[in-house]
Amino acid sequence: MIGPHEVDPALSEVSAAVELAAEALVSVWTRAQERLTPRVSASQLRALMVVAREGRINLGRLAEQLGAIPSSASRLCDRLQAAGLLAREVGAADRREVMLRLTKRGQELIEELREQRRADLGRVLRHMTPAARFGLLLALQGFAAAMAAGHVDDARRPLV
Amino acid sequence: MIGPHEVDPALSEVSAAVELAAEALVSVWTRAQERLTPRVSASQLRALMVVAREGRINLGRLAEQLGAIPSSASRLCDRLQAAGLLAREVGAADRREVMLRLTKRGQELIEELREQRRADLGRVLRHMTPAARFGLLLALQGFAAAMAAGHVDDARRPLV
DNA sequence: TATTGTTATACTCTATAACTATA
DNA sequence: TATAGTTATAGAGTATAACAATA
Repeated sequence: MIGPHEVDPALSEVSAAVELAAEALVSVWTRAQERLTPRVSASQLRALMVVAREGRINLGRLAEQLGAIPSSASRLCDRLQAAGLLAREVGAADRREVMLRLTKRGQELIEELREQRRADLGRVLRHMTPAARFGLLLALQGFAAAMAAGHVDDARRPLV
Repeated sequence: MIGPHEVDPALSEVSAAVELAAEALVSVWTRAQERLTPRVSASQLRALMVVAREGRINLGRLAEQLGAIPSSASRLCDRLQAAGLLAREVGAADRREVMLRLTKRGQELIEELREQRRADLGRVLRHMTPAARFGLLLALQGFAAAMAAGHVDDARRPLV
């Protein structure tokens, strides 16, 4: 690993090149949401994804993970609930809390999103050789692992 | 290349795995905008990115590339212009057209975004070996090339 | 008194529809 | 008449501030 006081010219150059090359993947990954039924906004979908990942979560933690404030998250939940995608329940341990969970339709929407993404990716990946596809997968998994390693570092020495 | 009537079990499996592994990269790539000064919304930034890529573009084509309608794009341009990031000019050939271009501040903001992204990526990439970093770069460039190849196919046989 | 959410208000984003200017 | 944009209106997303319920 490279310390903060060492210079690595290759790193900054590779970062710049990765930034440019990643745009194609990002565009495919993010555009799947545009063809969902029912149509949900990007904000609503992000909220659903957080709840899907957490399983059960209270409103404050949802807001935190969205980088929003509780009042905004509350409004968002109003509409997701009205759309039948999210359910609010009173907290069992602390009655001040509102526990959120996906409804069946909410779960189905998330699954539809994943299938759309996989189909979109597949339409690109089929133009690559099996070896190149597998190389991409390994590289992305390596990136995810590196990010996890970085987060451990964050706890000891904040990187920002 | 694999035709539409052949079965490739590995492709769908790899697509699913790539979808999962790509999330880490996408999250790093998309979060850079949150720390820009001045703060611009995601919509505004997308519009600026389109204008930055095109150099000069009229309002109708901007709307088209944003997947929005002209009135929405016009409102967006109102605010970008008020923020000093975008300039409107009357079309030279056709006086009905409004040609858009970035101001100096607009260009600086786009550059700031790219630098943020590269810094964010660098903080993850430094936890990978130089060989792994380079492998990621090649894999992403391969994906971008495959997407370009797919778009040529699109012209002959739409994939949706 | 502190914490968890919600509601009141205001500004941004977006679409539909009606409008102006130019071709 | 058709095309390029803008403006009027309305609903969604978000933040600040004030509020209610629970701990």
